[in-house]
Amino acid sequence: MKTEKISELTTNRLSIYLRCLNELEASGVETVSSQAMADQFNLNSAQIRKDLAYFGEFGVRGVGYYVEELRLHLMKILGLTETRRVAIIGLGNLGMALANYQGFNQGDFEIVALFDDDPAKIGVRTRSGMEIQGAQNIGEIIESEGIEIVIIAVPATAAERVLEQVTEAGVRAVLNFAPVHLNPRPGVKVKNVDLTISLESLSYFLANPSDEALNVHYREFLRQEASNNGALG
Amino acid sequence: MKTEKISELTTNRLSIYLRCLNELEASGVETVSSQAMADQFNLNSAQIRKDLAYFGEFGVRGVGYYVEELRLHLMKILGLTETRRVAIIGLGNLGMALANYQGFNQGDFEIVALFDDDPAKIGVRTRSGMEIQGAQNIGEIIESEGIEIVIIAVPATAAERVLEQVTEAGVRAVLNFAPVHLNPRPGVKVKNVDLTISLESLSYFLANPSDEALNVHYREFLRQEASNNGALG
DNA sequence: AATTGTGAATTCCTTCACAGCC
DNA sequence: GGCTGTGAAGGAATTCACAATT
Repeated sequence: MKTEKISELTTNRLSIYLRCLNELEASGVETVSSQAMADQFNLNSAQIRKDLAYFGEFGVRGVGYYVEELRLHLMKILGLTETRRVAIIGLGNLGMALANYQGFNQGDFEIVALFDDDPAKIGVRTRSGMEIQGAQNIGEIIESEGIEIVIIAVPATAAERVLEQVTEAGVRAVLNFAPVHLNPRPGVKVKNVDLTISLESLSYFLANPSDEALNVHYREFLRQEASNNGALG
Repeated sequence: MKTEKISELTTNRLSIYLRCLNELEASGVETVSSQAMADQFNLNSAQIRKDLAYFGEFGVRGVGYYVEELRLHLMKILGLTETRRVAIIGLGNLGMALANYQGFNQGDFEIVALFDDDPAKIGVRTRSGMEIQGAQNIGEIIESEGIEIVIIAVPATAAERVLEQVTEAGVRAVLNFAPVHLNPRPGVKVKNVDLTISLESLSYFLANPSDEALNVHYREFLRQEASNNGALG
């Protein structure tokens, strides 16, 4: 167990390990070695061991890791022991889709509020019956609903203002879909999902077939996950 | 101009530079130095210069870069001189949203076909009037429509099979929203958008406030973009 | 015998700093 | 004088390889 600063590349991989362990547990596997996991899921065994070792000594030499136990450790480390309450701001196509997205609404994240400043949208309900509220109440509802994560799905020009507003209300974690860089205050984490960059990256690949950027494994994947925070947009 | 292999971190940054240049051009700026761009958009000037230098000598010493000219160079490098034709497979909430998403339908990427294997969805039209087609025709329509990029928005369990199918039809670039790792054949590029990892990363941050993972700049952001390819899921 | 946890080696990426050019 | 392009330095992440442990 170290005290070093832990890279976001490492914590992103924890999510992947958790997903692997969920699969293994569903298959009835009780223990797994880092090598077996690496083989099955295209990972590097030393990296798995090193990543886990930042947080404790979870393995047993000669045996491997107990699947159920490690799974619970990872849930704990990732803060997934209680459901996180989420709000979506901006109910255009993307925001609406996210509001209905099953991946969110079953499990560790629960969408509990929807906001938009378009009067035509206020009062509209999603398929699941949740009502879109006006933007003027964001602050108080975030506090009263105990919202910890905000998803920004507004146009690029409005994103910075929305970040300001939710930061003011005490939100410290933001998932930003607007294709723009946001400068969060210290202590606030913004994670970006930038579809433009993803698509242009594919376009680059098509335009430059000689760059055999194929079969990239976790490295490349997680780098992008990690950089979806950072900076500009 | 080098012949080195170019990292995906570099090409992802090209997208960001392009976005900056679009803004600068819209503001009427005609030339810009790497330092000025770095200051304005939270970048590192040496990195901008180095990234650009992989592709040519676009700058003028003592002056900087001509905004319009560099913009065109980047469009060319990123393969954005012609509209890329895109299909979406899987018209659940997410797929439907992407089908209606304005960011795609104006500009460099055009959605030209929608597929789903749910009989209840076949024949349904999006807001813009595009009709969802059955999955059995994917191969021939991909070829006849000249589709170069496929967006996978099916459940995790179906994603690998869909990848196989579109690869067979000649598609070499895939944007995968299913939370699962896909193993593309050599020469095929898969870019992942994994909302689970993004959200769990925010949850980790909330659970571990001491890790001041704040104010990460391009490094972190682009790593995640880069890693959205790689491996498992 | 098998597998972890980890220092050392390696590879990859970023930043510095300056020669070269406009 | 100002700025690019780039070699060299520095820093970070990954992988190797093995001592420690069950």
